[in-house]
Amino acid sequence: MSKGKYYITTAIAYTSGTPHIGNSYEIVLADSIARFKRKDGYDVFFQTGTDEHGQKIELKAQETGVTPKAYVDKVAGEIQRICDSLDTSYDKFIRTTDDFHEKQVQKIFKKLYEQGDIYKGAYEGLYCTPCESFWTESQLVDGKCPDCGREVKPAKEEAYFFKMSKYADRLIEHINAHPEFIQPVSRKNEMMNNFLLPGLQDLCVSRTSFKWGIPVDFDERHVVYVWLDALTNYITGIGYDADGNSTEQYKKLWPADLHLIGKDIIRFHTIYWPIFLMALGEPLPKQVFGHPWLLQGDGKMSKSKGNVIYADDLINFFGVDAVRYFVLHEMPFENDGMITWDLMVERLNSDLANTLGNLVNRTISMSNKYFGGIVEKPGADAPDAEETVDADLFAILTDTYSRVARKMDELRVADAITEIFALFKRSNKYIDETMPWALAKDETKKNRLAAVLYNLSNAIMVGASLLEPYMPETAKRISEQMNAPLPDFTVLEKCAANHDTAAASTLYPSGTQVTRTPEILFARQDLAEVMEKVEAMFAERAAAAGATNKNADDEACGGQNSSDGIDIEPKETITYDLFDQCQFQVGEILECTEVPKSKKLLCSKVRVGSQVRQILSGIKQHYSAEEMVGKKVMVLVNLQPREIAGQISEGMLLCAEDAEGNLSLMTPERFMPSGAEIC
RNA sequence: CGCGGGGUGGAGCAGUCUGGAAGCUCGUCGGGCUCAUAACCCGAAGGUCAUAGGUUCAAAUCCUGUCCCCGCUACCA
Repeated sequence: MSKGKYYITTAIAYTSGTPHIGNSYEIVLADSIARFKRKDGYDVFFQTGTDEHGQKIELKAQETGVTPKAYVDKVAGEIQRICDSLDTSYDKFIRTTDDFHEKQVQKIFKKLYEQGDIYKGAYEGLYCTPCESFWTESQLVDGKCPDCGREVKPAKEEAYFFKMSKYADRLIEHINAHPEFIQPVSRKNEMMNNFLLPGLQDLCVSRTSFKWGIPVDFDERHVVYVWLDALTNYITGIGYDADGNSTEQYKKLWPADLHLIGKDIIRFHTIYWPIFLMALGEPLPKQVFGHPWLLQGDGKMSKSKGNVIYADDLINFFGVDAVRYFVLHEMPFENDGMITWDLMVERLNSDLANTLGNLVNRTISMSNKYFGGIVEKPGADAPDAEETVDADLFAILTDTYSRVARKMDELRVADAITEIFALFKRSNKYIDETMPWALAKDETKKNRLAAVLYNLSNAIMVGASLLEPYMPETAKRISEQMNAPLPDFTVLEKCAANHDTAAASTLYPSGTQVTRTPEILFARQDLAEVMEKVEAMFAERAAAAGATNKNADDEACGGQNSSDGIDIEPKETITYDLFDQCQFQVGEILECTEVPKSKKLLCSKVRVGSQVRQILSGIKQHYSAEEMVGKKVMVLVNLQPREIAGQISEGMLLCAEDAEGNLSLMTPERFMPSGAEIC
């Protein structure tokens, strides 16, 4: 029996480049909600896709020497591949270059124009002629074009505008009447105070300065600009028709139950989109959730540093379910979450391997060991000595469903997962409390032992069933190893609603034979090993990026024109033997502190091979002590030790120096272990 | 005075709306156990809740000032 339809969408991804894990997070979040609702008895439709028009893409395509269409085909394919690799269960992947979408956007534009909501005006802004781009005051860098650094001047361009103010009052009313419309609620005030109450400006909805967009069919020089093109995907994707011939699917699904978007585009989804819908005479979506971001914690991401974390990398290292678990669990409801390799390994080991994997493994092993793999509920006459322990397990087992469901209703996915793991933790504790290995030594306790293992198997089944929306692959593997289908949510829901512990604690079919050869669900990983592999990967990537994209970072540091070489005073020619007397090795900075009372000196503890030595360097004005730590550097090791500023320095860190005295440490261009000889 | 969010034991977070003995996960240390993936269970150490003042019998929580960090500031997807 269906609980009704549930239409959920993600924002469509902009096809200007490959998304990193922070961008991919959203689809996983949406997928977990979609899967949960589906399993919970809703008729779910889940749409995602790509946004493929705009000047940026036109330029990117030009740079790569392909047509915009070829460019977006490639990137969209890549994005869809990533969605698939994350095991997401979307029902529709829409592209804004799809025929049906383009056609409807043209119709919508025309309809809004004809009814007077769109009018022709002029867009005024600051224009950079060489870049052919408009900029706003706030986008300028030192009053110059942020792209090329040249002067900009005020200019006008003919454009169509949408009359936002016309619907503002209605929208304010709607938002006030539906406090759940904007999630989290704290965002509501932001929208009200910043935009709605001060008065909305009209929105520019067409452009003539580039071509890669949906043409306005009654005014060929214009293309539909951005939001009217992008936002409407939510209705065109399910069969909206501006002429009133919308499909049955559309009539069933619209309005959407949830738009899941990043917090940066809340304004567009809670102001412009509802107003477009009002203008079209369509109902508004029920809820818009602006989720926080998943940020990379260890240092700034930069393509030229090659340290951007992609979904692909994480999946390669840890497997898809571990990645899903991590991003869902680590993401709080309102604040930004963080991802680092350390945290990832920690969660994998602690939650997935130790708590969950080990629980399943030890339970199955004991069933095999003590009962030849047959898990059977003992008869009613069996003595249940430790009833209180059982009752405690049964209680949590029975109502975990409702706890999870409640959190999901609030869209608190991370908390929902935590509830499930509370059940697994409780189960591990149950094993220690009941001590099956002790029961096994006493023939008279055989019934009790059977009961304990049966109860555990049951807890695992309930947990695995609840886990399925978040970690579908793992749930399936547990089901296979336990050799029984996972219970439906309808059953769990009924048990929880009636507090029927008896029913909830007998869901595992008695007499089932578990697998003889339990597979490890999640293998523990060693952080040091992972980091070594990661470093090697990044080093390789940085090298590759450096070859093609050398100046990206230098420019940011205000680096000078690199084509001017520097000449220095030549020294006398030396013999090879003399050179050979110098011993250079790769050193790793373990610690670094500032030398007190010194303007220039940093004191580093450097590991060279198995030794650690202290080296002082006059580089404080160029490197901070913290950023030194972890660097691999070039060390002259057989330099005579010397006392500097009261401290011993045993060697020298080598740097390059330019005409202005800027320094750069010499670091290996690829991964090299500490102690490697430089020759 | 543009708007908003944040600063809680070594790390990551909850708690703040609706004041009333500072909590969770990880890490560290000690103990227990041996079914299991050096795992599991128990216990302990560790925080002046950014800072200064105020309200109150009582403040992480309310009010005011200050210092840091981070978004947004309108057509950028």
